[in-house]
Parts: sequence; C-alpha cells; structure tokens
Amino acid sequence: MTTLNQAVDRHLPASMGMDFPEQRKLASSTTLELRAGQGIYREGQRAAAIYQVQSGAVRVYRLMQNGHRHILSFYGPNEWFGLQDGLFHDDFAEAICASQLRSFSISGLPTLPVNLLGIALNSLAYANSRQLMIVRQSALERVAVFVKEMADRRPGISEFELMMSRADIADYLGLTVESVARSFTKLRTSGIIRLHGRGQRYVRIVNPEALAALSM
Amino acid sequence: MTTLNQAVDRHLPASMGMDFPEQRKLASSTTLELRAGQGIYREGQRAAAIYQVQSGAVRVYRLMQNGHRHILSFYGPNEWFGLQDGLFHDDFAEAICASQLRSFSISGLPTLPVNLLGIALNSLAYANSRQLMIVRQSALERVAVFVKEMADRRPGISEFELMMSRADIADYLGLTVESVARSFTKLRTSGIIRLHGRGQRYVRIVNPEALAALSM
DNA sequence: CGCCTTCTTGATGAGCATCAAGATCAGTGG
DNA sequence: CCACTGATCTTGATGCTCATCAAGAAGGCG
Repeated sequence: MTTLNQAVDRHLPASMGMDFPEQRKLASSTTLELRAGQGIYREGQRAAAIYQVQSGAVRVYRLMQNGHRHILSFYGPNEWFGLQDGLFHDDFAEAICASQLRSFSISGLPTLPVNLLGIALNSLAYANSRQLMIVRQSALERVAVFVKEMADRRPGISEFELMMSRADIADYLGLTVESVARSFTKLRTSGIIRLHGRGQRYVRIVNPEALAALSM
Repeated sequence: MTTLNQAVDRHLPASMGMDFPEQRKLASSTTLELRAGQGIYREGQRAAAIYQVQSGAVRVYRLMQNGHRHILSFYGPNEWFGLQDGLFHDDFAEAICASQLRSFSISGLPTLPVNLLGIALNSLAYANSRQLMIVRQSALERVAVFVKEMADRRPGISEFELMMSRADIADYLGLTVESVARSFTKLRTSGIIRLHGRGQRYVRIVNPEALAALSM
C-alpha cells in the first residue's frame, strides 16, 4: 500500500482525499447520507458490511499498480454492493452524487434480509459479461452498451441524466475520455441519441433499435 | 439459441460437436472421466451440479453473438467450477486434456462439502482482477501474466507443460493467436522463458524476476 | 511421403491512445 | 453585470499497438 495513497491522491479531489469514514461497529442496519464524491469504503479497510443503495448512485473501482483507475461497476437504487472475498476490501466505493445508503453489518448474518449467495452469483455473472464486452467490442459499441444499460434502469423513461462524468465512463469502459466523447458524438450525429444540459449529461434515446443493434 | 449452434460448430471439432452428455440426475457425488476436448456442460443446459477437477484441466467459456469465443477461466486440480446464477448455464465447460472430475449435485446441498459462497466470492474477485488486466495491459504483459499464473500453480517446478493451445490462450487473454505467438517469442528472445517440445508448449522460466515485473 | 494441425513470422492497415487546443458552463468576485 | 477561473467536454492531428491477411516452418499421423 505504499504506492496506493499516491494513486488515490491522483483520483480524489484534495478536499476529499481522506474522506473515508473509519468503519466502525455498525448496528445490524444503518442508514447513511452521503455527499457527492464521498467515500464509503476503501481498499485495505476491513469488510464488515454490505450496502444497498436507497437513492443516488455509487461507483466501485480498483486501482492498478500503475495508478490507473478501473471502475468495476456503478450501482443505483435497490442494488447491493460491498460483498467481499476475504477480510479486507480490495476496492473503493464512493457516492457519485448525493446518495442514501443502507448498510447491513455482516456479523448480523442470520438476520440479514438478503441472499448473499444470490448477490455474489449475480455479481459474478455481471463481471463475466463485462469481460466479454470490454475485450471484444469497439469503443462505439461499448458506449452504446453503457447508454443502454443506463436507460434500462429507468424503464419507460426515454430521457435521463447521467450521474457520472465522461472520465468515470471512460474508466468503466476501458477507454479514454476522448474516445468516449467521440463515441457520444457519433451516436448523436447518427441520430441515435440526443444530448443536452450541463456537460451534455442529459441523454434522450431517439432510435432505440439502432442503439440495441450496436450494443449487441 | 439459433445462432449458437453455428458458433459452436466453429469451435468444436466436428467429431465432438455434440459431445455434451445430457445432464441427468446425479448421485450427490460422482466421478467423471473425460477425454481431451470432451464437453462437461453447455450453454442452456440446466445447472444441476458443481464440479471439482481431480486431474487434468478444464476451460470455461462463453460465446458472443458474433461467434467469438471468450475463455473466462482455466481450472486445474482441486479447483471448483460450474456454479451458476439462475437455473441454466450461460457458458460452456470442456476438458482441455484427459481429465478426472468430481461432480456434486446441487440438490444435495446440505451435505455439500464446500462453502458455495466462498467459491462464488473467490470467482468474483478473480473475474474482477481479469477485467483490470484485460483492459489496460499490453499484449506482452497479458501473456506474462498468463505464464506466471500457470507457473504459480506448480510451486517449486520451474518447467511445465501448457495444456492449452495458443488459440485457447488468445481467447483467454483477448488477443489473437498471432499476438500470443509474438509475445511468447519476445519473452523467449529476451531470455525470460525458454520454450520447447511439441508445439512449443513446454515452458521453462529462466528469469522469474523479469517475468514478475512484466506481469505486475 | 504427403496431409493436417499448430505455431511462427512478415507486411499492412484500422482503431484507439496520446498530445494539444478550443468550447462550454458554473461558480466567484470586482 | 461582466470578467476571471477551473472543470468538463469536444475536436483535431499524429503515432503506436495489435488485428488482419498471407505464407512459411515444425511436428504428428495416416
């Protein structure tokens, strides 16, 4: 963990760099209120709880030896995260925007209202799918997959706001910010989506069929 | 599953194309003897058991819509595989070489001699690590990781045989056969490994430090 | 020996990273 | 109200890495 903190400093705004609350003994269920960018847990910390998003959004990532950040997953309302192999976290979790979480102490296991194995297997299937996508899809296809993934979380709503920056998306898809921007532009100019609002973060899906075809 | 069989035919020798035994009701523990290339389960089949390798080696892969094969993992002696989210397999498992497996019926759950959650979390951590590697490591680094991974399974033995073909390795690392061959050559000419034997599948690690440095 | 499979090597090109600069916008303070 | 600042996003130019295409080399097996 010698190089870790340097890498962390590169990714966290200075004002938030050490903004990970010490994991303390939790009651079997606790509600957490988080500001944008606030840390939930970090690498090396003892894994003592699992979390469910109530509102807002969370990113979970790992840092590579070279300091590169790779986002493993984004989590939205009702989704679970934080379940860990071994005693200590090997990844980081942060709120992307103002969020509410519910945390469940693992030691309260018998009373947990969830099927841990189910969560784990679900995460595993998802991680495997992402492997396929990242390895063999083009930049444009990956961005299409991402947009579709975000859209599918809001069934029936054709326009929505992306909570995450282009940099987050890039680190999630294994691309650079520039490639992500170019792919968004390509989706826009080919009439598949429309973009507007602060930082072009509002997406309207104009041609869902074409989007689905790309993200296959 | 319309395009699936075409894709399968592309990857399985014709003589083995349909060589997946129907999954039948298993006693709580059964030993399986498999020839090289023989299927263990396939996509769409009901997931009814988990498996432990006794001897030999297994590859587990998924097929993409475009027919591309991506190998999610290789399994060696004592390792577990086949645990599945949902009722049906979404991947394929095959013996790479003559192998012995032990299969455990899932319905015999209370008597299972293993911690399913542990296996699932372990697989999840592994899948996540592979995501990082595949996204941001160069071809040479990925092959170095692979060689080190294989070597680490045989502690204390500096020379070993790779059970899998270059094509398997390519589909595992997200590269082409040619790129894998070139990377092996580079490792050889830079004095990190030595290769010989049938199909250059015998590997001797000459410079473990350099290998480790590459596969970081 | 000839055929097939697997592995290697070479030449070329496509796609994305990288480097650089401009555009847009929110926030800040005169 | 407007200029200034910093963050985020976009666009352009260039080069590197790896995929692709093509062909040769090295076994294994009839």
